[in-house]
Amino acid sequence: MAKNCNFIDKLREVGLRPTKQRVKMCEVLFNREKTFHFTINDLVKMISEQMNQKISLATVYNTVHAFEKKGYLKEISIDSHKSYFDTNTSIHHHFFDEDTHELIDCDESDIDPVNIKKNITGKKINSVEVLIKVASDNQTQK
Amino acid sequence: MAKNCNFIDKLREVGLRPTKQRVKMCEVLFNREKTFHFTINDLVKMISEQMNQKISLATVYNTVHAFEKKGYLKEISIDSHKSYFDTNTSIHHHFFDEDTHELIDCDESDIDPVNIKKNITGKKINSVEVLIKVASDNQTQK
DNA sequence: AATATACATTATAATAGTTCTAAACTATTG
DNA sequence: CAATAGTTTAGAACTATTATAATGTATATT
Ligand SMILES: [Mn+2]
Ligand SMILES: [Mn+2]
Ligand SMILES: [Zn+2]
Ligand SMILES: [Zn+2]
Repeated sequence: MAKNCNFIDKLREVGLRPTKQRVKMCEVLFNREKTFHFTINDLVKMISEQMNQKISLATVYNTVHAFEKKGYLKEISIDSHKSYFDTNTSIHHHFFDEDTHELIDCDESDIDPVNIKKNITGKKINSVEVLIKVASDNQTQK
Repeated sequence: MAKNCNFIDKLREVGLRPTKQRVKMCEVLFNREKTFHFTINDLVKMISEQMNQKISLATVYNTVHAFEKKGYLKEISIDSHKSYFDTNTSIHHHFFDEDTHELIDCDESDIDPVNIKKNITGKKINSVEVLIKVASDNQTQK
């Protein structure tokens, strides 16, 4: 449980009060080997299970958005019918599995830098991200 | 008004009845020089203005989805808070202006082919699309 | 440690975007 | 000119998200 102290400090650093809901949320989100993608519903389920009690949906929304504003989380728009968040807040590319609706991060080394030859006058480029949609290869070839 | 006949034929070809709502929708969507991006609300407004009468929201939704299924329209996921559609149904890249929330198509020649070095086993790549987020360049440099 | 304050959580209500429903309407077929 | 199948419509229902306001908790002040 030494990890919790880290989260309390981390929360304090960015001016968020370390309530038990937020610390638990940090555990669920950040106390893991690899970054991951989730929906609000996923998250509510995970937190409720780990706390053995309900957490208010509004709190999850508010806190996710607070984390987003502080740069702890990033919103990913892949499917207009669903909102995905990402604990990997860097600019990065994704595979999207159209069968399972699963998002998979693309390593820097998996894709060559994208070369953009045009620019919009008066505008600067903030990010360049690639989305690769994949689906199962059931070609039933004769 | 010779164009309308084209739309009637076009609709028949794909098995949609050429009702006056659908023909009007075709005019608004396809009777123009360049392809464009729109939201359902944009479209309802445009159609209502051009018909000088209300069109049911349900009809616009239903017909947009019918067109989408038939491959006349493509849904674009840029902003999970809003659904954009595109009359350019090809696989293509976009600039997204974060100031105005405007989508701009990227010409094939504006960007070098994206080279993907990894693949997901058992999955084939269906599309590779790049999203370039831009914003005004007010660097107020001294 | 007790109190005051600011901030957070909660249940619930409100909103907005989208889809469903069933009745009225229209295009097509015979 | 029916009969039929498909379409439009208004409005209800549904879902995701945000707002509200009362209650609770963390922190600062004494
Ligand atoms: Mn958001
Ligand atoms: Mn859709
Ligand atoms: Zn990611
Ligand atoms: Zn486009």
